[in-house]
Amino acid sequence: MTKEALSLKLHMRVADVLGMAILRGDYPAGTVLPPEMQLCEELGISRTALREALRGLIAKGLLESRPKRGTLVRDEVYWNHLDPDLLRWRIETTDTSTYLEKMFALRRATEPEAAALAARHALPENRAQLAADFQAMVDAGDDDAAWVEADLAFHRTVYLATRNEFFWPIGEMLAVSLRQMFSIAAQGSHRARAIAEHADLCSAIVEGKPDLARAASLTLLGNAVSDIDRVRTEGR
Amino acid sequence: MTKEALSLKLHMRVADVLGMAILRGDYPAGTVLPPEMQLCEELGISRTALREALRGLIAKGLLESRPKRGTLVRDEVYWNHLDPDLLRWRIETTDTSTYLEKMFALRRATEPEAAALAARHALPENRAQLAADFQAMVDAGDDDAAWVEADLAFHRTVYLATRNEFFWPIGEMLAVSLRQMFSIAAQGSHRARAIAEHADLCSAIVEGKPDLARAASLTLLGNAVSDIDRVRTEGR
DNA sequence: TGATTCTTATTTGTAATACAATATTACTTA
DNA sequence: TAAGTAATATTGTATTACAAATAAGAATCA
Repeated sequence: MTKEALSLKLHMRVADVLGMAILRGDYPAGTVLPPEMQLCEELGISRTALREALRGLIAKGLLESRPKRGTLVRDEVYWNHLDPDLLRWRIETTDTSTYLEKMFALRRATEPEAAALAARHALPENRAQLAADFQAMVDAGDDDAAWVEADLAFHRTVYLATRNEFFWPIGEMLAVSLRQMFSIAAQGSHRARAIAEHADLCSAIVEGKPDLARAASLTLLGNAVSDIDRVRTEGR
Repeated sequence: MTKEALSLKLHMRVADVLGMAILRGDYPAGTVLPPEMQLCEELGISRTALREALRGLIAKGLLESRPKRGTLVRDEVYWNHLDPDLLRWRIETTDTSTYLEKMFALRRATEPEAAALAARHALPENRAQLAADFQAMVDAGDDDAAWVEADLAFHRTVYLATRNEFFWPIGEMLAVSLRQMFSIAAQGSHRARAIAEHADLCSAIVEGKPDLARAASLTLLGNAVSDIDRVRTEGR
């Protein structure tokens, strides 16, 4: 068991190793993992640590275990693909270009509707937060890192402002995913246009105009598509 | 620790108890749970079982733990609200009428786009499955249970057929949620219309016509809204 | 006094061992 | 052959002991 990472606790490092192995395809769906005792030896850890790691993977839908039968990998259909850990394991094992496209398809489906819902149901504090996030984008100036963080915060706030908790995991997942994307390709292009678009979306939500918000979100995403393509061609 | 349920394994029953307690609001965000030893006594279980239950809840984003500091409840924003277990705990603790509306808002956002994606990317086996699911709806006749199951399978297949795994957890969650809904209010009304609408959606996807599929999904959902309202007024 | 460092105590984290429960497999028997 | 039964491997639970981390308080120093 190499210490490799900053995930302090042992069982979490073990979960990382096993999770990545599964995501990588080392154990296809239906496969049974090696018996606990054997895995303990291979990894050089106690059964306690291993089992706690397995419980985490089971909770995320990756595994399923029964006495005598063993611990087997469930069909991918049951995995919680929006889980931040899953996403992380995926990023570190599989090819990124394919999943960015899929991620964006989900975003395109949900974000305009989320914007409309936010315009309708957002609390005053949500609207204030959104305005603050937007202001941070403006204030970022030429600081790329600051701009990206503000951008991520802005879109995350949109999902939160729906006050519909079923939208939240999607927003969180997109935040993680987009951060990864931005770290690949440096930003800075079309920033003026981006600010104008975000301004439209922000005011539509703050002023409680659902249809305007949906439309603003759509145009914003429409333009972001080209950025995605740029990432896919340039970066990696 | 009462045996109460059919979840065979102890640590899973414990997870149910704690999960429901958290969902119910017994431990608001930021609260620290009682120390492990104390919880063990209260529940009458070993520390092993308790900790394995906690690892599961941590994996779902509900909890966070550190030495000395204790195990505390995270902000709801980080919970995996699409997780089947979370949904189940929620159904058994909180009021259903509120979340059905939210669930439907998510469905309205994602399903038309999922239908369009399915029409584009579905594998032959996906299309065959969808046709089979539709046929099962037709064959159900007056058998309410069979019809509901076929209906659930149909919509689940739509999400799978997108071949975009980020859509899958949503489809799974909706399946669980809709099953709960149907168990509240008996069905049977407008079945002829429902079959016609599903036929349109099915053929659009099978024949690979994205725009038609999206439109068919939208009309289908538009009519389903009234069913929801019916459920909310009649049932309970 | 105020800030800093050290000590202490509490809580989670990991290990090791033993046994129980369960389901597969193989065997036995009618 | 079929049904039932026993052997066996694997996960599930309990117990104990100790390690590690950190928050809080005590002691120290400027």
